[in-house]
Amino acid sequence: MAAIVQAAAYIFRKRGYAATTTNAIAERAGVNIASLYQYFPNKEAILGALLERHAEETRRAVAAVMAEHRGKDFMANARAIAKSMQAAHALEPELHEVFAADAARLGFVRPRIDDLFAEARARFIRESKLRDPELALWIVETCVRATFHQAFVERPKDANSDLLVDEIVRLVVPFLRG
Amino acid sequence: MAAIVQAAAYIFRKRGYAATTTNAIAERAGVNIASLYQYFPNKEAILGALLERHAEETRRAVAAVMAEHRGKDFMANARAIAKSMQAAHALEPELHEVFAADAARLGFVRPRIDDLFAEARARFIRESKLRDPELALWIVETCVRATFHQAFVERPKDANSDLLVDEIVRLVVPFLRG
Amino acid sequence: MAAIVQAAAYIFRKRGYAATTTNAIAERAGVNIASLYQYFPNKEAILGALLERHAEETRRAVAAVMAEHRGKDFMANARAIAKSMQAAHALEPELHEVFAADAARLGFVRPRIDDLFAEARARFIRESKLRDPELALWIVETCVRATFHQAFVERPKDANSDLLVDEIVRLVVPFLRG
Amino acid sequence: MAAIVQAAAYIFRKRGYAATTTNAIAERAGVNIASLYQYFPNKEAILGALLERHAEETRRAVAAVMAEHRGKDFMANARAIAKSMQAAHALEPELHEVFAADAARLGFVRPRIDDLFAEARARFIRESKLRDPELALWIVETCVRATFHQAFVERPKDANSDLLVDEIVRLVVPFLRG
DNA sequence: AATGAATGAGGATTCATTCAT
DNA sequence: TATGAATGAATCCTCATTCAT
Repeated sequence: MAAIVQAAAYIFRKRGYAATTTNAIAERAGVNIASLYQYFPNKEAILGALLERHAEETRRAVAAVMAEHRGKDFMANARAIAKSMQAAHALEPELHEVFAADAARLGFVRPRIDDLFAEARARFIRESKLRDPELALWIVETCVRATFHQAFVERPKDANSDLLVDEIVRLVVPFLRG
Repeated sequence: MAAIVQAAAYIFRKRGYAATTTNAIAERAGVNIASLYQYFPNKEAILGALLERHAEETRRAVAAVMAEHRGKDFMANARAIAKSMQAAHALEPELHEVFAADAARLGFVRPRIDDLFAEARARFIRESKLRDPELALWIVETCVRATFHQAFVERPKDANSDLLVDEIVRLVVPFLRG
Repeated sequence: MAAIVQAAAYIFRKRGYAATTTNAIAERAGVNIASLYQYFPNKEAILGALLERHAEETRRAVAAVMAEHRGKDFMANARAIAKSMQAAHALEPELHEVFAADAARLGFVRPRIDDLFAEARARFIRESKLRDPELALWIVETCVRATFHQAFVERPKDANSDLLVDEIVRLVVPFLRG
Repeated sequence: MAAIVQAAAYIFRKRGYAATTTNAIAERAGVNIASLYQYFPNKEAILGALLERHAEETRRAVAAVMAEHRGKDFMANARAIAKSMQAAHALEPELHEVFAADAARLGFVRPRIDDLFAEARARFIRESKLRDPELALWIVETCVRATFHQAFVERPKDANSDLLVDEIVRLVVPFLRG
């Protein structure tokens, strides 16, 4: 039931996974607790479903942005990728905290969004003249993710701006070029 | 009691704040549960003390590195700062996850390590020619923190390396120069 | 619905009355839980029907054996009765455990199979020279029932044998003769 | 805590194992439910402890009777054994029903009281001229146990009488002699 | 100061049973 | 008549916290 997952998202976000009671989820979803257990075998499964839903939304958002903004030259693509990351993190950013800590502990693996860019990564690693291209790429990915994530949490005003995208590109492109 | 805080650090790290029982902390610390409650009014206070301890350690580590590496020119200082961040995150990196999610929810504020650099920040904002120097600085701080933090979690081999410091400097300095 | 009673017999036997869920019965019977409740007002009633079915089967089995084996002299009849008891306990012996404990607690009375022999009992009590003929008879009935019941549970090999019947007769007849 | 086991004995007897709630046990024992769980890891363990206690009591009762009544000749010993079985079943006879059904399902094994008589059994099987001495012995044991057990449940008046002991001996001894 | 034993409040989960269709 | 989806009341068990000594 989507209502249950929706309710769970809200309460996980507010109280954290462990402090969230299944009764609270059911109540907010407007269903009986026993009904909740008809759809989900346990609390963990609700988190799983939420994770899945979020991953799907994220994939969709990223794909949409890429489709619209993908360009011919390198710089155009860099901006497109940055924009897509921005879009990805715009979705329920507080949920990431739940995901990061508790989901990891429960053994859920973060679905790799950037698999979309697997080919580009491989080519970069092959062709780059940097000392350790793989490390450089990891740094870039980490920084982009963290920047957008934190921006949505700490600076909602800037988070959706084009300026932020520009700055990220300005940070990252020269670094990758070497 | 330092033993209690030490035990708490271990279990918080492994199980997360909410899933950690005060009895488990007491047992690992080798003290009676009632004794624990003589030193700490409740579970939250233990997290508070741990936070405090960690902040203190971090401050010390940063100060030590800065004292040793502070240089004359800008680049020397940039490296020193990066190295100090590396040192800061070397300390119990998994604890950051606890801190980030649960401590925030409980209203603990992240102690500003970078207050050490307040003056440098102010000067930069005053003198920089960038479009939005404050945003640029925020991006840099976010990226540096995230990079070292994630490195200690995901790439322990690289995390302590000079190469990582070099790369971070190479990422950030041109960006701030504009 | 016979299917429901059949399913109940299976699960009661395996899990015990209290640990059996009505949903499990319905599922095994291949009917919807709501349908089950159209035929039986509650779980207890299912046990009642099962009890009834079992009693009926037992009566039939006993009557059949008696019809076939009833003899002229006392010893022949004694063997016939023993054989009929053997036949009675051959039917789903594990169910007796359910019946013994839970059915009794729920107020179901064990249907008196031996009512078939009421007349014989009465005559014995009247004519016997024993000190307490009624007690002797009770002992005999208890022993015969227990022996066959336990035999089917603990010694399936012997349970259906003629040797067991012979031995029971050898145990009981001299005792009743005094 | 003996009080908990005592309370459990009472309620198991009255309601059966599955229908007994740990809260009810705790309440009757006059302790908090959490205290109960400090002494027993779960409901099953309470049954285990009760089983253990009962076995111990039974062993003591049997040993006492045997010590007092053991005689020189065969008949004297037969009576002593019968009396000891009577004593054994005098202890909380209703508990046997709980033990028989639920304890078995939970995997508890009935402690063999008659191990006390292992030597006598072995000798009998060796020396007896019967067709199947082991079966005969099993029948006798089954009958004696069942008779005393049922007597305490159905005929409390007779259960403790010497007459019952006499009758059992009269039933069993000729049978074993052949 | 230290401890073993409490305890109240809750939390995940299950189940017999009912309702709307 | 049959069914899928509800639901209220329990049930086992846990935990932060306190008391008596």
